[in-house]
Amino acid sequence: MTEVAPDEVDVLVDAWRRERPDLDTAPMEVLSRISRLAHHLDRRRAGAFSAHGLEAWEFDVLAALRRSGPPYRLTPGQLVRETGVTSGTMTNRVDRLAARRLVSREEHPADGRGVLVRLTAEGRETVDATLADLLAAERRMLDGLTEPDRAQLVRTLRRLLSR
Amino acid sequence: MTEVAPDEVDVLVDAWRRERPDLDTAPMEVLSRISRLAHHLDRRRAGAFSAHGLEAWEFDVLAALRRSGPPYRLTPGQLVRETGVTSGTMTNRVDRLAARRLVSREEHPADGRGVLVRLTAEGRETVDATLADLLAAERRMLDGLTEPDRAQLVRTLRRLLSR
DNA sequence: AAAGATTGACATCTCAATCTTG
DNA sequence: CAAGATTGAGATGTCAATCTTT
Repeated sequence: MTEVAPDEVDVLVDAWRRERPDLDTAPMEVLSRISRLAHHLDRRRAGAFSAHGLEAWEFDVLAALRRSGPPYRLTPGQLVRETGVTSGTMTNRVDRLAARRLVSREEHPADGRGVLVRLTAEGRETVDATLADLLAAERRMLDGLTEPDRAQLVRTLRRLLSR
Repeated sequence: MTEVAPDEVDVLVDAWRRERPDLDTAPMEVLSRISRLAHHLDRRRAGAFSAHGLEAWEFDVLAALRRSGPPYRLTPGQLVRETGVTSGTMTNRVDRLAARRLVSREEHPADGRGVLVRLTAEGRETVDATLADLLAAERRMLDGLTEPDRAQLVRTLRRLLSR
């Protein structure tokens, strides 16, 4: 028999099976683990970011601008769609990032209602250095997986996400 | 060739590969999907809860009490450890749940510093009905997976979570 | 002094209302 | 009037300080 180390969700599921033996807890086995892994990831991410003086929300905005490519400019609306927060939140985030000189606001050349948010040189340097550390931290979270298992995991997660 | 539907993370990873071809984005393929699935799950959960007039944070507390078994009583400290929030947050949550008569506060019989939080009959009925709906909603999120794939996914997630 | 719970200050999010321009 | 951005109100979280009891 292969020994499998129980995790926190095994404890959770056992408790529910004891108290509610009528319910099928199979979905919990998958989705509680997804949820808890996401929280663990948030903490690891926060650790990687704090080494560069960034909060997670700051990284999210800077990263969206960085991966959009030169000239590293997006409207607040595009940033809202990239990051999944509301427009009020994004106005606030851009205010604070601009105060730190990591982004700047520019008038939209073609639309008087609009604004363009641009990554500054300092913002770009910060996000580039942070991303390298973030990926290194994430790699450490995954180093218990074999490559075939990792690839299979990606396929399964993609199927869940694309519905 | 099997066609695989691309998801939102494929778009994200492609952007990074274009802008930072020097970086190995493999960790992102797993962990960005975990993170986004967790957010999708949060929205589904909120939907299942709202049908019963509950917020997610309310369910988290009631569920911890319910699965602890009769007499459905835990200290605020135990609830903090079960739910992963801070003690200040838990004081607040218990206040609001008690105002809704879903839990009640009792003096701890053996420790004058302590308090016991008890699930009321109404709280128990609410959490029992909500849990059934939650599991049904979660089952729908997973119904694209074959049983062997689901079982393999659980094994892989458990390995990631137990380190 | 340590442990358990509470309180208050502060940060950040969402939602709805508002302002400006197309 | 629709779209884009901003503002303000309210909800909920964290953190650090405090109070009570062990």
